Amino acid sequence: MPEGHTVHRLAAALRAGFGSQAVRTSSPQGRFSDAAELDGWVLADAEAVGKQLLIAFTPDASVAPGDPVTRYVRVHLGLYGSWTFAGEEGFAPAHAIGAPRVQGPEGDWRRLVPRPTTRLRIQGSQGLADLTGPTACEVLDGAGRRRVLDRLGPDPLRADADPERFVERVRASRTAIGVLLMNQDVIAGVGNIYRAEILFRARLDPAVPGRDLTAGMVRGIWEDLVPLMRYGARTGRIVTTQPEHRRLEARILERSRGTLQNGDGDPAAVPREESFYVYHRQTLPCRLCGTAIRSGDMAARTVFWCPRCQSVRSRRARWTLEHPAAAWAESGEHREPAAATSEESDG
DNA sequence: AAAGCATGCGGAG
DNA sequence: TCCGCCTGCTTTA
Repeated sequence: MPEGHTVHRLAAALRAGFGSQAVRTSSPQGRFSDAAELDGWVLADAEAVGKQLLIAFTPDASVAPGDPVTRYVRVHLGLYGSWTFAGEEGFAPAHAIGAPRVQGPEGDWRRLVPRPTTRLRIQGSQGLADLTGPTACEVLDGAGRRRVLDRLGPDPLRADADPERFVERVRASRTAIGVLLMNQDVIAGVGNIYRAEILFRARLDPAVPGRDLTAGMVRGIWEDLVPLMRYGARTGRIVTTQPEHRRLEARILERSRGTLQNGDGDPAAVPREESFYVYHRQTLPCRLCGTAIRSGDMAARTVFWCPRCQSVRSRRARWTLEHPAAAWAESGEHREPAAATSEESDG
């Protein structure tokens, strides 16, 4: 259940675990028979564009990635897809990326057993990565990769992103900003959590038409997303709350279930219960004003918002003040939790 | 055991 | 706008 930050994190994990190595590729499940085509090829690169993952393979190490013979495996995790890594000590910076993983009784992550549902397995010299449940897993050539890239809006996590494309698309549209943020043509990588949270942080009603926003407001959304998603990509967790808006006692909350988040072994990590302003907090009191958070359908997904903080009147009053992201970015919250390298689940 | 649910999206209507 | 699909964990019966 990844948003863009998870896919970027995953690309980094694949580069770290297999980069420049000849790897074995297979499809234990059998539903990705094209895997055989790349068996023994070199995993030359892995990149994320929004929620799309592109893994570049070359026939051997003498071929530079980008050469016409390069082939790309496009993976889209959809709602359920996930990658699980296993291997030697220190092999990959992540054990599982995607859907949440469960911790075993010994406290360690469940041993990776070959699951019959594994669509794609990549086996390197020090470990392997198993992909299950993706909505897309296919081999593309360079033109196919290009088509994927051209279809997507700018990605806040990519250095080559042009935020003005996002600004222009939003301001030219009478579609609600809450819908636009979920449209990957408009901005790539934002999913349901970031949508809800970024709109709260902007104090924006999800229903406000894009064209009603000033360029500065839309740019502000982008500029808030960049550090937020970078934090997510680095730690594997989405945290959007500023420290002063969390309940202190939450830091010592007992974990109720075996499902762990990235950094759950780190006492300094923000617990999930305190990570969001509005996402999945319907009927709970707003962290700022106490009004009950509301939920509703928008763009075929559930959107969450505070009817008071995110009213149009509130927006006008607040936006002229310092943007909330500024203080947050300065606060040191972006430091990587100490334990974030050892356990994962998703972001 | 069955149903429900999830950070997604494409295609049919 | 709705349906279907991919999977696995959680909740309900």
